[in-house]
Amino acid sequence: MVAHPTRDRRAERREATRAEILDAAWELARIHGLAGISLREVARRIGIQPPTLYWYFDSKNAIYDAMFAEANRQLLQLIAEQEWPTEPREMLRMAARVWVAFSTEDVARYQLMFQRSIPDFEPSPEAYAVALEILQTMRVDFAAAGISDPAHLDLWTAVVAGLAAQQTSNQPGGDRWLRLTDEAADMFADHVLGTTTQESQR
Amino acid sequence: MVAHPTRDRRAERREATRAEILDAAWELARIHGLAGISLREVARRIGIQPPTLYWYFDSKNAIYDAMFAEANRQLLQLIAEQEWPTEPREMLRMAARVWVAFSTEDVARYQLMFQRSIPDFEPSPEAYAVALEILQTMRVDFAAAGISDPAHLDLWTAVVAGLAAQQTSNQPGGDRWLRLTDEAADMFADHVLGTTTQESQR
DNA sequence: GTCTATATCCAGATAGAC
DNA sequence: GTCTATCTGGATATAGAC
Repeated sequence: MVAHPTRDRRAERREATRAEILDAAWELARIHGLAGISLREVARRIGIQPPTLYWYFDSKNAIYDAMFAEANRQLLQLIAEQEWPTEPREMLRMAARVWVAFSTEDVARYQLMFQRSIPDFEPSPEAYAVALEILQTMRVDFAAAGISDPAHLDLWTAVVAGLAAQQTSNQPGGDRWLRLTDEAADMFADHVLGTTTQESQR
Repeated sequence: MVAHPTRDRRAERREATRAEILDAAWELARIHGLAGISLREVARRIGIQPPTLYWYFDSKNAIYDAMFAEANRQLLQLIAEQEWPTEPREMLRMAARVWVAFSTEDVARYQLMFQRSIPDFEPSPEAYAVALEILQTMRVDFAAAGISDPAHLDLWTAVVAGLAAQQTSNQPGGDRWLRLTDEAADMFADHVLGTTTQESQR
C-alpha cells in the first residue's frame, strides 16, 4: 500500500508549472500575436528545455486549448461577480460594458476566444463547455429581462462584438468605440424593449 | 533611339504574371488562412520556382500589400456600381447589405482588410489610400442622408462589423447573422434618424 | 526572366539517457 | 522530471549562372 496524503504535493507542483507555461504563452501572444507563440521561447522564459514542455502538455494545440479554457473561465467569473441590475435597460448597459471591456483589455485573448485566428485549432469539448456555460448564463439573464427571441440575442452579440472588433483592430488601446458602449446598449434596448418599457414598468 | 509602341507587351506580360501570383495567394489564403500562405506553394501552383517570385514582388509583405489594395479596390467598385436609394432608411439597408455580403463572402479577404491578422504587415500609403477613399465615400453618402455625427458613423461601422465578425467566426458560410442585416440597419436608423423621419419627409 | 544552389533560421516533435 | 541529441520539415531571401 502507498500512502495517500490529502494534499498531493507532486500534483500541485505540476499544476504550478503548467500555470507558468500558460503565463509565458500569454505573454508571448501579447507581444508577437497568438500565432507567434514559439515553444522554444516559452521554454526559455521559464528556464526549461523545449522538450520538457511535452511532459506538461501533449502538443502546442493542447496549450492553446488550456488557454482557451482559462480565458473562458475568466469571463465566466467576471460575469458571476457583477451585481446585475434587474431593470432591463440598466442590465443591458452593464452587460455591454463588461463584455466590451473584457474583450478589449487583451487583444490576444479576444482573438483566441472569438475569432478563429489559429487555423488548426479547435477547442476540445471540455474547453468549449465553459464557453457554452457563458452563453447559457446570458440566455437566462436576457430572458429575465424579457428578451427571449434568439434573433435578438444574435443581434446583441453582433453589436457588442462589433464594438470590440472595431476597437481592437482600428485603435487598440484607445476608447473611440469603447465610449459608444452605453449608446449602443440603449439603441438595442429601444429596438427590442420598445421605447415605452420604462413607463410601462411603473 | 528605341521604338515606343503604344502597347508595352513586356509590361502587360509582367502584370499578367503578377495577377497570377496574387490569384494563387488568395486561393491559399482561403485554404490555409491568411498567415498560411507559403511562397513555395504559390510558386508551385503557377509553375515557377520560388526565387522567381522575387522578380515580381520585393517580399512576401509586398504580396500582402498588393492583395490589400486589390481587395479595397473591389469594395470601392462594388460601392460605385450600386444604385443608391436617396431615402435614408433604404440607403442604410442597402449599405448594410452590401458591406456584410462583401465581408462574409471571403473570410480571408475580410481578415486582411479589417482585422490586423498579419502581425508584421502594415499597408503602404498607396494601398491605404484606397481604403481611405472608401471611408470618404461613406462619409459623403451618410451626410447626404442627414447623418454627420462622427460618433454615429463609428456606431454604424461597429454594427455592420459585428454582423460580419459573428457570421465569419461562428458560422462561416451560413446566414444566421447575415439575415439580421435589415433589422440591424433599421435599429440603427431608428436610433440616429428618429422614428418620425419617414413621416416628416412627406 | 527564370533557373539552381544555397544561406540562414526557425518550427514542432520524438528517442532515450540519467 | 529534465536533459541532450536529433529528426523532419518548413520558411524567406539572396547569389549568380544562363
